Amino acid sequence: MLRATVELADRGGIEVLSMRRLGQELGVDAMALYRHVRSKDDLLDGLIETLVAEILPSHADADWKAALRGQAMAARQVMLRHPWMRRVLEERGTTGPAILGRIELALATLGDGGFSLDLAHHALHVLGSRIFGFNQDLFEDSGPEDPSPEVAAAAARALAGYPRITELAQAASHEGVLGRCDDDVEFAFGLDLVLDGLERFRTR
Amino acid sequence: MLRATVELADRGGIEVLSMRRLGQELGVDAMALYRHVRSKDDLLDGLIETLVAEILPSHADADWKAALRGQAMAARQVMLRHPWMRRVLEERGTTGPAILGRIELALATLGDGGFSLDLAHHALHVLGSRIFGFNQDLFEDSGPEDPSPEVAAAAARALAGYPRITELAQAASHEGVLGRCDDDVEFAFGLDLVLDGLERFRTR
DNA sequence: GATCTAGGTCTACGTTGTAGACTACGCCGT
DNA sequence: ACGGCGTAGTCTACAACGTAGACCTAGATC
Repeated sequence: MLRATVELADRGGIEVLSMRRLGQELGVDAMALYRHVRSKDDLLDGLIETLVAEILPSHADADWKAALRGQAMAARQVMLRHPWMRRVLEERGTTGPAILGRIELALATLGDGGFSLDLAHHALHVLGSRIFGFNQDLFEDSGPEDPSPEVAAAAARALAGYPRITELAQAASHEGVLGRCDDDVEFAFGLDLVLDGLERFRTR
Repeated sequence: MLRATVELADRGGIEVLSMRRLGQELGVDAMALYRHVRSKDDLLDGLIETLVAEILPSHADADWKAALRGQAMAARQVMLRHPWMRRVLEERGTTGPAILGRIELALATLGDGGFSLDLAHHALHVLGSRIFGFNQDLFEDSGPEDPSPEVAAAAARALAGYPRITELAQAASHEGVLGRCDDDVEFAFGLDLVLDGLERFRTR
């Protein structure tokens, strides 16, 4: 059932995930689902648990920086596979055991890496913000194909009066032809910025 | 009407903001609202516009770092006043003129500060992630009063098996008695981390 | 064979956004 | 003064939502 739910949400987005449709997907009445799940919120919590479990832990022998970097990248991979995950996470909060486990692990990594509890606390928040903050929404590319002329014209009209944004959009679209407007580079840039900053704090 | 909508959402959260209830608030039938608004999404877009306009621009004579810091702090103030704003922003995207204006301004600030277009692009994403990433949700304090014994017991039970989180929660609640678990310090910490990192990139 | 239970179905309630028809009031040019 | 018209509001209705509650059904257990 959780698997089918994830698959449905991946196909149609979170907004088509209703109990009725999910039941239909499983060839079953909507109310039958409530034999396995207390409520829809309960189902969403289950979703989060399974998705967080998809985040592979990084190798234990790495130092704190590599370990955290690996965790962040892995988390990002999962959120790319399931773009609706962030919204569900935000709506449902962060109190499940899977998430608490990851937080505990991150705190342990930081503690073993020589961070004070206070600094680890700050680091946790900054890294969480990095992972869950939304980046890729602005000017999402809507696929690899060239936009139709009228769409491009509408975009250009919308950006009239914003010269710097226009410039940036053009540059990005040029890169896009080459390397698909690589968001991973973007993500890693900010992540390393944060990690380097934390390291400098640590050795102070 | 926008004012009443903001006030209703501030009072009851975004989930009680329905067209019927808003109409009731204004002493008017729900459908009357559609004379002023194309749809509820349109209304939400209007909300974003007014709230973004609440973000006061920082003084123009400051250098890039102070200017961006001020903008980020001002944005945070608004999001603290209207906690439901982030969710609406995420659901509705970032294509309104108010937001585009802020982005344009930030890009101009960065450009005048000597950043390349590429670096400014990265900086924009990192700062956006900082501002919109959620931090304060984890262990939200539920007010200044001490929690009732059974709530505290439930929290302690939920955190059994997570020693580092427990330690952190206790430390945070101690600070909480003193200074209310100051989230502003948290926010500023990450913000300065990012700004300092950007500065180092710039002078490279 | 009687009973219990896990799973599924059907109906119904209250809520949501909103389309569409209808109504009442103020401003317009003639 | 008067017919027409736009503007604002009401009422009804529809499809979709989460889910409570009653009912059914087949297999396991005593």
